[in-house]
Amino acid sequence: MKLQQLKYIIEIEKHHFNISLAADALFTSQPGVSKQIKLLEDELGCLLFLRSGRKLTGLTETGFKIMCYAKKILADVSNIYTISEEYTSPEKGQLNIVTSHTQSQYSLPCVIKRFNAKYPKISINIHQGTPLQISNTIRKGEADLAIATEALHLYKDVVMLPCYHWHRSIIVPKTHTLATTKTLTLHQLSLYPIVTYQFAFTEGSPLDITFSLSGLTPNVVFTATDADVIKTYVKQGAGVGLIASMAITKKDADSFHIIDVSTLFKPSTTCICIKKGTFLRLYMYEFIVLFAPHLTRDIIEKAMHLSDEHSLDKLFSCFTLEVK
Amino acid sequence: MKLQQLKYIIEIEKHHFNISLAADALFTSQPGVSKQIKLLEDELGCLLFLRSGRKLTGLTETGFKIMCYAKKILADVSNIYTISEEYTSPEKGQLNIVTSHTQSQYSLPCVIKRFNAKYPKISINIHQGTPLQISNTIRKGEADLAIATEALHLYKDVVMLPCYHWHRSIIVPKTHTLATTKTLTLHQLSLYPIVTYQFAFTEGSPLDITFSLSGLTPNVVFTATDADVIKTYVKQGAGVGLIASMAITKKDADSFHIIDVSTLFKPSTTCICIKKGTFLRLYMYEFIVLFAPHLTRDIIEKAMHLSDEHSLDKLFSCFTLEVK
DNA sequence: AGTCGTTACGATGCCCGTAAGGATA
DNA sequence: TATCCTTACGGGCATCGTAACGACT
Repeated sequence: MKLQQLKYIIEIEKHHFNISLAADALFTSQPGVSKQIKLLEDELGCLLFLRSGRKLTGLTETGFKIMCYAKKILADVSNIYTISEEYTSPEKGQLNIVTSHTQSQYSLPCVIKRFNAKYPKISINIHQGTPLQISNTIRKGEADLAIATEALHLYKDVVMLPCYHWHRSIIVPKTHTLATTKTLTLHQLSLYPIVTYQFAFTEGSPLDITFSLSGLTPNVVFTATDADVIKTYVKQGAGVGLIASMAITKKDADSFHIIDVSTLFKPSTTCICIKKGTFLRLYMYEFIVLFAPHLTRDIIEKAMHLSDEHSLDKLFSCFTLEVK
Repeated sequence: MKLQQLKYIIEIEKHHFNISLAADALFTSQPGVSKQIKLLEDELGCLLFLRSGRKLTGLTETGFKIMCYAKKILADVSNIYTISEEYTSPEKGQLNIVTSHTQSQYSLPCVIKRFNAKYPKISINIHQGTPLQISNTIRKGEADLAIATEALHLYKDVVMLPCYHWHRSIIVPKTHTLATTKTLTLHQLSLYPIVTYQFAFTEGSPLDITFSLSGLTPNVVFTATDADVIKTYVKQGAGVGLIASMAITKKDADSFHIIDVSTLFKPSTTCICIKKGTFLRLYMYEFIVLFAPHLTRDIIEKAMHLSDEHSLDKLFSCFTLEVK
């Protein structure tokens, strides 16, 4: 067995079992890839791929299990390279973050500024994505850390480190009928068309639960991944905007009437998510502690070794998180 | 990086940084090994081994971290081979068990008989060892499972699956002054020389704690790993024997006076220990369930994914273990 | 006919083992 | 002087890429 063969089978799976595409992605010839997977199958004495005729169509049961370990192995190989980079050039490196628009626009900039001052040679890449994209990216090891609010609890191979709580606000144009209101009930809110984030009202989400517990149905007319887009539509009179309070700038106070609804909805918690078993470089720990001061290296390392939510909750029970 | 290079560095560490010995163990030439580790160090751009002159003397800090991942990688490689064997020849294979003398002599034989009837083609290897040897063997992945009573709680990379509780008995020659006694106090026991298992009274052990809580000091004159040896010495009048009740055969009732001391000492728990992340073959699950009927595949898989003792305790809280 | 995978073949390059050299105790 | 690691060199083998072939859509 060779590491290269494991790389090959992973790439083949990634390209939906098209060997030619996989070979291209691996910058090698297609017959070479074919031959190597054949050699691997011969050595192991079993087929890894299902075939119809000559084409590969999927993984066998054995192939699936082996693929899981192959991914683990390559992740660890990549960890070894990371360790050596940490040693050879501690100041250089990359920091790949995948997160939502709100984070990258409103909460990350000042952290990145401070981080950049300390580590000017680290190149920072920020990828934006939907919750689903975020979770996939982090699970594939394509980003070092994710900053997300929900939806990653499900996976055992990802740790969630709670960073801070945040509340929501309603924004309406200054000319809106609600423009004089200071407080709002859930019932009142349900009477207006709502413009908010994508996925904010997916089944089982905190907002969805709050509404259904009171027997009300929100009237969501438009969703975006982007608070700025929501603001634009609200300005045009598309509906009342329901966004994170931290996405409201000083300038927005001129354009909108803002109603704090932190009493209506439970606060959400923003978390840093890391794939378990990943070797983190010193500067990554530094970045995290800049983002959330209570997440010291010690705490992070402890959290990464825990398995269930219960132990995590216990670990973080002694912290009072900042509210934004 | 190649898998072979990782094998080489692991073997070098295993042989106390003697490249020549490592090369012998790997059935290859010494210069070949030298060259490969040099290539690896060049590729990673950092030294893995400390050197004094030309000799290797130890691991660098980086080397140590990399070694950890190298071991993980090779363990997963070996898991892949195991998976393919499971597919190609489900009934063939090996079952390597490392355990204490008491288990292998008194509790395993009947399980192995039943197992062998079901899987005649699996060759079973039983290694005996001291608690320390047992834990090392399982952590190095040199055995599939360990059956042990204590001392493996410490390691995060090993799961402990509780199997049954067991009690202790005192044995004395029929001519002994205690030969007419049916019950015994801790104080009485402390007045006699004791012959028992090695490590039974190491600091922090259940027996040690029981004695020190009552302010008494046991007088241990002789220890063995082996209940049979203990019996021999007790027969010769060396002292009173303190052994597991399950190590007492019908025949022993003729030679010894037996006093049950289950009221004096808390019962101990025998556990099956498995290295986390190991792929277990079907027959291994079968063996375990024969040994402890409550340890079904489902339960074992759950336990192997848990990290802390607390969650494990919770998982097993619904079972009432057999007492032997 | 076009896409995709297999087989065949020649060249490159890597790895291994032997042999010789140097350092250290 | 014995042990142990490094360097040097030649042979063998695995891998790679090109090219031609076969199967399926």
